Amino acid sequence: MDLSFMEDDTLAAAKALLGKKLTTIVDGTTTSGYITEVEAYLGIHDKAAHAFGGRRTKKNEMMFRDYGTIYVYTMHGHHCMNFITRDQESPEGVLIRAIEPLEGIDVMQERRGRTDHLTDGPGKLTKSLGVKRDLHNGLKLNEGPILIEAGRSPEVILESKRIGIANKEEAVDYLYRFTVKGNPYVSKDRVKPAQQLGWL
DNA sequence: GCAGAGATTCTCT
DNA sequence: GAGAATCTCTGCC
Repeated sequence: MDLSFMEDDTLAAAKALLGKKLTTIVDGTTTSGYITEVEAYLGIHDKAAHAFGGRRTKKNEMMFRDYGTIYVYTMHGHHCMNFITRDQESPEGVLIRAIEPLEGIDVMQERRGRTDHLTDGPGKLTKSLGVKRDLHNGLKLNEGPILIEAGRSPEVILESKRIGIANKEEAVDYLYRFTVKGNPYVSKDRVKPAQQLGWL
């Protein structure tokens, strides 16, 4: 599919990614799901982003690539997958935090070693989909084993604070986390959502 | 060369 | 709700 929707505005791209069908082909096996939860990271001006202030390291090097690049990093022994947006001057991207499983659920269960909670968290979905840093970091979407295509459309998109960045000062309040309202395949909040009551 | 942190997950209380 | 597991990279000695 055309990825140009990721070229200009990272927040818009994050919302547009909700509902997209995400497919990986690893070890000859296809696994896929619909994206239900994402977070946007706005690079240089976002204290919670790896590239805040233009910080460029071996780890976040892939954020300085063009839109459509896949950025996989490791932390606490888990992998997290991001889709890079914009251009090499703007190290921004979207963290894929959860998907609704579609194809290859039996393989996901095998990879995860359990039958529930396969893809409702960033480290969980990469494990279920077989995404690994040494295999997939720096690849481009739709040019390799990781693909996105048109999927479903969210009825309502919820905005909330991002997860796991409690010490990032003013950035903790940015509503850069987007979820499909009502979908059970989203990560469990440890922090109360900013708009929990549902008012606009 | 080593301490410490990090966009996490799981288990136990 | 707290704490451990677990891995890579940065920063500082």
